Amino acid sequence: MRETVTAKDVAKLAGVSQSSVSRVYFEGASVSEKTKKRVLEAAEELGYRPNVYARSLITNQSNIIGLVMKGVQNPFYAQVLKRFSSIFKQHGYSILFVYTNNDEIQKEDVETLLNYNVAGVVVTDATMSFSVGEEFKKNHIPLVFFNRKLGTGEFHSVCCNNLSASRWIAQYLLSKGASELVLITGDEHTSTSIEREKGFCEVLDQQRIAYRKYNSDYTYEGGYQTAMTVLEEKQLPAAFFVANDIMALGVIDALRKNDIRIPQDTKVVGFDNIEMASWPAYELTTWEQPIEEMIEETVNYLLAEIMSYTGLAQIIEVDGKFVERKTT
Amino acid sequence: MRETVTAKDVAKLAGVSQSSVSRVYFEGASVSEKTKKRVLEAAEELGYRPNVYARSLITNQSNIIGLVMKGVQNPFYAQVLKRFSSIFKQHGYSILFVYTNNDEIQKEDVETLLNYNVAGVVVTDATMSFSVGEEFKKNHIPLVFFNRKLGTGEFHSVCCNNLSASRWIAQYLLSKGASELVLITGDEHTSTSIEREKGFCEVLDQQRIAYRKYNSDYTYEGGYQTAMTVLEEKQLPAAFFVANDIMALGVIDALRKNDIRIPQDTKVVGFDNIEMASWPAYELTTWEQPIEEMIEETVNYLLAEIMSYTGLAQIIEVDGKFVERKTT
DNA sequence: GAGTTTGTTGCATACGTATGCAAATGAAAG
DNA sequence: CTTTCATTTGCATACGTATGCAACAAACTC
Repeated sequence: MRETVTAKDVAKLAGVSQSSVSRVYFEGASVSEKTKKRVLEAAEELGYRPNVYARSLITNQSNIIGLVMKGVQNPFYAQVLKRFSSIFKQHGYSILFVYTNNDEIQKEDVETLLNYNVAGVVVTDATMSFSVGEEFKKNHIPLVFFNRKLGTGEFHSVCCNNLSASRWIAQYLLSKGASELVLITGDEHTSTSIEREKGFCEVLDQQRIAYRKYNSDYTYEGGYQTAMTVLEEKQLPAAFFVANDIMALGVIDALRKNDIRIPQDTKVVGFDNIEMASWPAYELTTWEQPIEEMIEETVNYLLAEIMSYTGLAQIIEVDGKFVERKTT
Repeated sequence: MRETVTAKDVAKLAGVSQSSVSRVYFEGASVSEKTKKRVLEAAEELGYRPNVYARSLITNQSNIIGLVMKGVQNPFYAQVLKRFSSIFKQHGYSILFVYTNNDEIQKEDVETLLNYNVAGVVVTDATMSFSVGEEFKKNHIPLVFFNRKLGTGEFHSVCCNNLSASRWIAQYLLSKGASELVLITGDEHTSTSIEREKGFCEVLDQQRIAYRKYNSDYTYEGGYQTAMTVLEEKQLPAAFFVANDIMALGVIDALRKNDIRIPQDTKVVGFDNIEMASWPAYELTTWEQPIEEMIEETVNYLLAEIMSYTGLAQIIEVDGKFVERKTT
């Protein structure tokens, strides 16, 4: 029942060889305009579509980009997913979506990516063991860590400049006269959380300013609970620096629950500038990650590496900018 | 450089034929325990992985599920994406993520799905022309419209029972003494919006209760703007029924911006019960879509159809339940 | 017009796996 | 030990495409 039209069928109808049909659909092959036209007409008539599997089998390539993601729930990554899908589609690539519920990408998921011989991989919001990264290198599959880092420069990475951003935020809060500060970090294994903490603390330590640090998990609930814990202890800090926006929203809600006024009684700064940060209910001051720019960098690198693999890795850091709203 | 270990290599090392190797990896083929063990050992040693493309070429099947989605930004669909990915992975399927920015799934996207000969398709948050649906039928590819309907029963569909839910909500608001009502709908072409409107209006018409209807677009900004428009007109309604939660949050923020107290001055009811509906900042009364149940239904149907195709379509409606919070 | 170059075409083969068929093996029965 | 039957194995081929090679045609060059 499943009618399957092959290049041979098209060839017969067009009165050419199967090779010629193949060449019509193969970028850069040499075919005359005349046969090309005849082939396309015949193909149209029969409803021919080249078989992806036969093609990939012989070329040992695919038009699939693997996208590894954990926190789809975080609006930041939802937007990332949307943009990547959109752009890669424009370039003729399809998206193999790999959801990983562990921080570290699992063997099973890696196998999937290798099985489909993906043209490239974007890992956002997850990490992987060093050896797994090497596996991709061995197979000449370009890989980008988006908004994450792994190791120290062995793998390509596109990030916001978390260090300078968090330093800036520290300075900003100090300039606002905030003396006692609270820092709420995200998943402690992620490079983003580590760096945002580092930059922030560096400045405070240098100026001998007191601060308390609480470890959370980059989720709304985490932010909410952590803020509650903070409030259970004696004194209300002058300001909170929260390692991402979604947690910051949780923090705000927890503070409000306790009738603490923002920004009068305390201040809150987030990180990411997700859409919700600008909602009237929150009006969160935050650091904007330049998503478009980061995605463009990522796509350009991948496409170049797919064209001709070098394996050269680089850590690219894009600045982003501070967005002041009503929580400070 | 790209070392490619084939079944032949494994066969040689294990001292068996390539066929035997193939049979070890093929579900339900007959191999003795002895050779199976030897093959697996050899495979392990060489790092063998069956070639997906060769396999699909010959079997004319794939282990890919196409997931078509538009509104990734809506937390409801983010959760749907996460759950589907997770469950299908458990069943050995990978996800081809197809993002469509048009309401109607484009030809290009359909081609992608057909090219990869997906085992099944889930369409959420998008619609497709009738003829495209037929195309999938022709190719015996099972298809489910998730939270959407197309036509009148020609295609399988898993939804919340929008009609009875919105009727229930209308009754509820009336019982709360709300006399003048406002209905804010979503994308007017979507079955969900149409049905939620229908059920709601039916009840009101029957009881000759006045209401105004505003058309919006299922986004936060849409809800916000629409509410602003409503407020520009003379009188504040006693309650809003908003066709989904994310819009309802926009409505709430717009009302608050105008210093309107909820639920004292007016009430708001949403639909979906996304996580944010329970956030302290909103505490939105809403109708809970039984996501888990809907997903389970969808997956079961697809797996069954993949096993043995019948093409039988059914419209499955799951009830869900009312969740009363503080906006009513 | 013979020779040279450029561009196009078909033939034949290869990619790595699944599978029908026949051969071979092993177990069970007599 | 022979016969029967069930199970396992290898051989050979097919899936639909890309591509090296040789053949061919056309267009120039001298």
